[in-house]
Amino acid sequence: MERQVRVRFAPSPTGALHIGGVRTALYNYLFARQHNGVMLLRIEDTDSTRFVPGAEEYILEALDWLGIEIDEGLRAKKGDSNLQIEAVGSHGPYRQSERREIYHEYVRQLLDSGHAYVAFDTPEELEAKRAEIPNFQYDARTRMQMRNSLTMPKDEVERLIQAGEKYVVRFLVEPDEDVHVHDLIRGEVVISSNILDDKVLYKSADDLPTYHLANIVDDHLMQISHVIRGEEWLPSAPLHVLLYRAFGWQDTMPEFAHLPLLLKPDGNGKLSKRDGDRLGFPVFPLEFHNQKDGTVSSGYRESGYYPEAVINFLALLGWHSTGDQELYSMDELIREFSLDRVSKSGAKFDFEKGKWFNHQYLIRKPDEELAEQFMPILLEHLKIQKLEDSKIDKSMVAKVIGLTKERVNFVQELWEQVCFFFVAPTEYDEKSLKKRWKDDSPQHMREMLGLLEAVSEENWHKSYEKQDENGNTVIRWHLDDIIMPWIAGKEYGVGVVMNAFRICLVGAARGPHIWNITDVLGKEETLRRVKDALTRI
RNA sequence: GGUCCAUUCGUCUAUCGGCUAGGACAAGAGAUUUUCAUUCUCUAAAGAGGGGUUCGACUCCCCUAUGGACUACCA
Repeated sequence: MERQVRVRFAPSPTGALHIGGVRTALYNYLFARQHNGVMLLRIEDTDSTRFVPGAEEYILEALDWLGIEIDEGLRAKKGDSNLQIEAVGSHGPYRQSERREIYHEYVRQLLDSGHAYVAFDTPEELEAKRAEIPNFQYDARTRMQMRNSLTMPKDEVERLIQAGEKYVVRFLVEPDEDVHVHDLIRGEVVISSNILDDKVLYKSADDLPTYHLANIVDDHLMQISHVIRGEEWLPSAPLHVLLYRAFGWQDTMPEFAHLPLLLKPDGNGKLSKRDGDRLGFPVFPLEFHNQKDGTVSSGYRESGYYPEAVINFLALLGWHSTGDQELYSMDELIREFSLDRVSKSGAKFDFEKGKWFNHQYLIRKPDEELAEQFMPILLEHLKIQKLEDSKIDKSMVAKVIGLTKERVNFVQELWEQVCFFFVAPTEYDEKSLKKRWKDDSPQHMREMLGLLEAVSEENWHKSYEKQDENGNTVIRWHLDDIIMPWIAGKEYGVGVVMNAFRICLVGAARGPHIWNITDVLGKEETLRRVKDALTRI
């Protein structure tokens, strides 16, 4: 019988959720959904010294924003604008700091079965030892020279514990054994137990277990079927296998899959927070204000990325299907994803491609939706408090966005593309003038003004479909029928006249098709801009 | 230093022994356009090196090199 797929994402609340962590969460989620399994979220806060307030909320909010849904454990409460955390499921509590008693019980079990022992060596003593002996390791070769329950009489150990002496619990690793770890991505990994040290399982410093112990106990108790985590855990996977065995849980031990790392875009090494600052891209999903050290980190959401784009981008960083498809919805990813198609080597983080993904999602959005998103930015630029106070019409905003969205990667970039629709030019781009404003241009504009004056309000906006010489259907504007014959008759150059006209309306040689501009501006505004330009240039 | 993992265009990757090595991002060129863009077309760009196995190797094996991770009372 196949056992139910239960995977977990288990971040530490030590700061903002790193983008690599987001990808780990995503792969877990895709795997869970594909197998109709359960996606569980557990908080691994066994390091009390590194806890950062707000990190837990941040993680849940980020996953919520990205559409990575949590079935069990801690998650963001739905339908609440202020983030509320709720715990669902019967395997709780889902914060390791709230599971102390559980760990005590299992540490006891290991101690009683002889798989672990008590050690009194202080951090200072260990540090001295490491300084003294190169490559010192607390293991089978050295443990008998240390201060622990293996080397001290039982009553002495008892006495020290009673006296309140600080101690840790260490895992007893038997030497000379090849430990096999089966990895779904890498296959069989074999490590000699000789290179493993007697890891601390329970810390004296904050009366909490270390990651290794808590992780195994929780994964077992929460019936995790697959552990999908970053490659940085691969070296300690043999230890985890040994731990499952020591508990007698080898039959229900989860499958392992160690994901390749996300690397720096340039140079070498793991992607870090600093790389983002240095190269100008976010490494976190959401902006984060770290209350502990006062730093602010930029986020994908605040930078204008769509969650779908971030998901799509991240999914393809380390995984790819057989075909050439680049754009995937979450549902498609759930259908197509498989762990055996995850690459084995680390992926350099190419944020240029991330922008491209955002562009792809942006141009597919309806103009009305983009207008809605752009409105606050527009009002801010126009220094308007409330939309009702202005003459701005939402359908007009949607229209100009439709004309320009192909040119941008982010909604906030739209302003630069559409600003002249809202604000008449007061100065004129020098380069454009030099190239496009000729001695005859004022004369041309004056004549054109006359022609345009005569066009009725109705005809101003009129256009119709027409076949061009290649048989393609093209849009022809009524204004073409007025202006083109005039240019031809006077033997002016079309480019000369139209570019001068464009400069009057836009202030530079850029923007969408000219009749789209006049259509949006309307007759009155168009004529005013031409007249203004004639007095200024 | 030790252990483990990895290695196809600049980057992300396809190829599950038959390759004229495909796609995408980025780059470059051209075409279209009354502007700027868009769009379209094209170009350049790769199997780390050396040994095997095989009729045949990017694909399998070994060695070397390079890169990465880990090596805490951090996760």
